[in-house]
Amino acid sequence: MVTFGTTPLRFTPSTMSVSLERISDFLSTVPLFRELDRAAVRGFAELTREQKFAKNAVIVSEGDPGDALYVVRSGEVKVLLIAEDGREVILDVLGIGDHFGELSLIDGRPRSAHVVATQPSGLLVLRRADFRRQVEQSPLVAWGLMVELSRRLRQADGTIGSLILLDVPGRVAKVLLEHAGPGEGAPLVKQLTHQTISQMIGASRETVSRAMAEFQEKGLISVQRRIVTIVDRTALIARSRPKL
Amino acid sequence: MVTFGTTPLRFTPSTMSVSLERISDFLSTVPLFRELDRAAVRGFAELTREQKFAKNAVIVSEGDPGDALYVVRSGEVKVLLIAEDGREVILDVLGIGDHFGELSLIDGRPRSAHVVATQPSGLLVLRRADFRRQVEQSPLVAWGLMVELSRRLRQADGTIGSLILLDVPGRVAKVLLEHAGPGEGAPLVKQLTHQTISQMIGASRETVSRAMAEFQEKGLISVQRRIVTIVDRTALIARSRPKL
DNA sequence: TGCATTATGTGATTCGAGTCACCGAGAATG
DNA sequence: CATTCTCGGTGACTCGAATCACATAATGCA
Repeated sequence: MVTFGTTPLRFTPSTMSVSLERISDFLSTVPLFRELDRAAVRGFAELTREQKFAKNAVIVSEGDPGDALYVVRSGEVKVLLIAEDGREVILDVLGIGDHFGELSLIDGRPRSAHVVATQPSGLLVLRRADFRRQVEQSPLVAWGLMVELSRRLRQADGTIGSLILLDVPGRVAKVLLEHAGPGEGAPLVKQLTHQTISQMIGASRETVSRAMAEFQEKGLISVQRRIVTIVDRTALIARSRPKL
Repeated sequence: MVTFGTTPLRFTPSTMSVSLERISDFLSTVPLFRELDRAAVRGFAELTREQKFAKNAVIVSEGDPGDALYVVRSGEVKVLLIAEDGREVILDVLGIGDHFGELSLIDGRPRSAHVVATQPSGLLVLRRADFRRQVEQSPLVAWGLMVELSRRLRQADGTIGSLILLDVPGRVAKVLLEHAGPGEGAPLVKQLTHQTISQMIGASRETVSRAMAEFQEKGLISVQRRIVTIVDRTALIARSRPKL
């Protein structure tokens, strides 16, 4: 088994075919395709293959010539950079309905990051040529893609800002808020380990642990069986701002 | 005079009209429009107004409802976040041919950052509705826009990576390399003050100063009359990598 | 169910880099 | 061309956070 840094990686893709109707139904829930009519969605659905990946399987590697777009149908994947010394920076954690790989598709350059399954996952794969043809025929998809890229760019700029302006507890507060469920007192959407959080915000696992202990102690969050719930959203928001 | 943080800001826009031919010629050198034929470029040119801004003039403010795209025709502007405590994070420095403001144009959300002129500048302004109509008519522009957004996203992810993985001297080395002129021994493209560099990489002015002193001492760069030249590119690249 | 992982909690120590406080050198401007 | 500004250089001190070193608690398989 190959290992990159601390994560053991397995290479085990496998292809299977799934009902076209199910795929169409699923795709029409994805923001990127939501504006399209049934026929157009079906057009895309016909071009996909579903590929299954085991936990820790490498889906794409930085530097690869990328020529496919992936939509997460089940499971969870992380997008990450791996430094030469093995340290990992997690740029994003993607769940059902999220997609990745469009950058290489658009500009033809190599993949800019690794993507690894954090759970057994099923991904819909769309090849470059097929995708491009569809996009050229339907401006709606092009627009949707631009909206998605804009969202990510805003998010990335926000991340750069918080890396520079916030201390570690502030950055922890920010990730917690970003992954908060909708209502008051709802638990976080995803289960994030301290390790994962630390790799998302550029901190050590220990410091994240201490920050969360502090938040718990002060009643900002509560943790039960490793499930985090935001108790005092206002205070947490205050903690996620630069100190004056 | 209003001041945000340490930068004194003046609000002094003024509009003038310029020859359509000149504008067309200029626009056709901008990557975003490069693929278009003369007629299409002219279509865009007709929709622009040139606006002049004095040094330190605020062009757009974070939170504004943005409905225009700007192309830098002359001068230089910086894209920045301003924290409540006045600290500034410089996300990008844009020169002639660069453009900004497309995010709000695409997703209709408020401006995500401030843009301030660092030099007296002339900007071509394209209003949202006009731009959108043109984009819908020419898929080439849509594609070009996606290519540009991809480039920025890759750049932003790279920045996040270096903020997390590199120490301050490493990040300084990286900016220097990114602004290096093409040939060996050519000076940097832009004149960056230590202050500016420090705000781009999230460091203090003093630490940047010390890092550059070290680089000079070790013969990696040379500085004459505040103009930086890269002497030993290889060593500088080595310094811009995570240490093992 | 019991053992092997994997995740978390905490102290002690070290260190990179921020902050503060100046200094001198150039540049810009009236 | 003299005087402000702005920019860059450096020492001393402080502090947040990384690191190291274990201890303990959950989890998940076999």
